[in-house]
Amino acid sequence: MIIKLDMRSSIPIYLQLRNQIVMGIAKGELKVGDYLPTVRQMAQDAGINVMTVNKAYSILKSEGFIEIDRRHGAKICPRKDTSYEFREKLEEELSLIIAESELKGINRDDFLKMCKNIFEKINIINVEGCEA
Amino acid sequence: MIIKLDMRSSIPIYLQLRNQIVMGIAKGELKVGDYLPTVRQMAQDAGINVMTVNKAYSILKSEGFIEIDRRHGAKICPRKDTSYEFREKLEEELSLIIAESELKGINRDDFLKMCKNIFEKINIINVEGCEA
DNA sequence: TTATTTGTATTATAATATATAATACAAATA
DNA sequence: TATTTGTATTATATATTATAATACAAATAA
Repeated sequence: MIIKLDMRSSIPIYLQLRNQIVMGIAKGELKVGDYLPTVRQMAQDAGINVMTVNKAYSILKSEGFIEIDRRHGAKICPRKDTSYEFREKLEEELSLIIAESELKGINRDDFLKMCKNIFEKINIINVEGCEA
Repeated sequence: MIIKLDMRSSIPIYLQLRNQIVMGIAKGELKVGDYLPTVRQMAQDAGINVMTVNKAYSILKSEGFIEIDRRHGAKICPRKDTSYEFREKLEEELSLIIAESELKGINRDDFLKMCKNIFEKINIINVEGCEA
């Protein structure tokens, strides 16, 4: 998997890395059960520090996207989250993005079409949750 | 307009303030042509520093949500943005949020329904763009 | 056993971001 | 002229981000 980092972005490197891995899982480029490169390998490939990679992996673990096993490393293992808290947080994020879009001249139908396009583009394979 | 700030949030205060003002405009609580409280007033009301408010207002200005006029203060004046850059940035943000939702078990139909609900909730009045 | 590889913890350092405070300034205006 | 506006400046403090060099426990392969 190819990781693209923008060193001049205002988004921290560890977050860019985290985001790209999440996208990779959703797209099916990273499959359930696959292993991420070791923190040292990823750090070398991406030209960043080991602890920056570790921070990204730790977040992914705490968010339930991967499981970390000593010796074998980080395994793709996305867990569903049906909690009210998750839906609430999502709704808040979505509300802001919708407000911004609306004010910039993207109406309801445009926005929904955009979402549908993204679903088509992303959702090549329906990702199964991890039960390990 | 009531501003709620969470001092323990990981989201910077100036960003929370910026976000709430954007939401306020989209909801119609802040109408085109209205004036925001002065930076000093807002700082006092919210219990934060003047320069923190100034940072939020400056960002809103650079993003085209308000216009700032000496003496009269900050006027609500949302400008449309039909540029490719805006749509591209929006699509990137949306892609991430959709990827996360998908992995957490929220499918296409759930997501679209959620969006529609938010549009209904927010869009009491269709906000006219500012041409001043 | 020994050596190696894994993620992680620790310590140090540096740069940048965030937030506050006090003061001052130019522009507009009453 | 005095006041109010956003803003610039300077200083200070804390938090975040990123790097670097080590070291460690756990697992595993030799």
